[in-house]
Amino acid sequence: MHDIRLIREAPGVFDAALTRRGDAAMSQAILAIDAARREKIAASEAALADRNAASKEVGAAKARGDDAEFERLRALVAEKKAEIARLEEEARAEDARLRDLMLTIPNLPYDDVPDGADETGNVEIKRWGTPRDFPFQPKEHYQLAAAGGLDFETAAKLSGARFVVLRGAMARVHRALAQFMLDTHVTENGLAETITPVLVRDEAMLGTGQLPKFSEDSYQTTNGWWLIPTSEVTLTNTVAGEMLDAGALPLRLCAHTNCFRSEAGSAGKDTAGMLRQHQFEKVEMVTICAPATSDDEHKRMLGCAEGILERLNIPYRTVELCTGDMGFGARRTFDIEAWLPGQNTYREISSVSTCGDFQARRMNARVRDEGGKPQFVHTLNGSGLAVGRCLIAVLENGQEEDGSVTLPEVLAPYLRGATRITATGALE
RNA sequence: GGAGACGUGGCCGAGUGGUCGAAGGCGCUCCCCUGCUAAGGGAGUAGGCCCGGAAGGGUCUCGAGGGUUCGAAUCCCUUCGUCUCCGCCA
Repeated sequence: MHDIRLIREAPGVFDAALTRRGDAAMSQAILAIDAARREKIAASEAALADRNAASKEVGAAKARGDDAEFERLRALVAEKKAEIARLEEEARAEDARLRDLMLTIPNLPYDDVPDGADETGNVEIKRWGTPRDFPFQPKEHYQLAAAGGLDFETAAKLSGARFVVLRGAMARVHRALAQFMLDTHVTENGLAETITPVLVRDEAMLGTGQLPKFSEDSYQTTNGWWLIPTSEVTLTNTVAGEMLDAGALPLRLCAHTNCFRSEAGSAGKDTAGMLRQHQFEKVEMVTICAPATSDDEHKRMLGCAEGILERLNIPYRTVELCTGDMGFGARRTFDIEAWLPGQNTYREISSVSTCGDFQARRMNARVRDEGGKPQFVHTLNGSGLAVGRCLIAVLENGQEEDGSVTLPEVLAPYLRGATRITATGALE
């Protein structure tokens, strides 16, 4: 959510930033409601002030036994009542209108975010590792003999399309990856390990921006809970409504959870394999910090995510998303794309965003500055990493011509020393 | 699922119809005293919104919404949340 005062002060700047995202200018519509709202508030508060003053005199009149004056003022106050109720209702209605509109407006990109309409405008800022030179045609993950434990047919029987059952080595390596990521973040990157609910209330989804605009993207239980599409929702909302102690910041959290997404609108996209699922595991990082430190924290978080791929020895590139490709709540986003030789391309495996105070305003999460004044915190989130996609990357990059897979060394401790998956799907 | 209790400022916690945005304590800020690994004294200290250049003024907020009343943190209703006991249960 945006600070209405900034829009009032510089509507042109606001609109220009929205336009850079590919969104329509909004300031006129916003300011029209804002003007109406302020007018109604002024009117209703003036009426209230009148009533309050009269009410005070009523007591005084009664106290000194002036019955005539008492009755006159009483009548006056009673008379005002209906008018006040009407004015207050009008003010409330305008206020709600403004809020409802504001909740649907995306965050603004920072000035130096590259311009662009879609993903083709993203800017590669880093490339790490050298893709292997395969002496054979590399396959996609679901075509590998070693990946026989990826069972899409059974999953379809249980749940339908975009689900997978993992068996044997696939399940084991998947688990090892998640453990490796968590251990690295907790012991080397200093993030606080957290286990959160995956079912949340409306307010949580509203706080991070999934609601009210993107309800179609998530699932909801019959009693109203939402299944989180990412633990960004739970981790970030842990500070909702809080007045945080400046000394406690930055708060650097991570969690490994299942994530649930309807994938509405992505029909036909990435249908083969386990790249895009309705349910998947992700290790998420979230940082809550003072405004002044969010840029540094953003770089730090990006490094934490990149470090996972580096330790796994998976080539990747990092791109800065252009204005037109950024998510709803982000002011700047870096995507990390892992090299997938089977697809002969880089595919997103992590997205690391800083949201400025956008989510904090929605959540009302604050910290006191040096002057003792409350200010909204900054929030950041990033995948570190998507576990299923990481399994894909490990499989494709480690594949051998005979259908076996050579595993990253760092996983060995999590696999009782195993370093490869055989073509028959055994760990050894 | 059954029964009950509770929801007050950054935190704890008083407050059962007017003098309450709210005692007291903690924390924090400033000042004084003392001089030694501590303490004592004094002052200040909620947030949002509206008007205003500012100073300042107005208004709202004691979980939320509604009601009673001239007037509500205090009474009534609804609702959300938390906790306790019982039941069930991984």
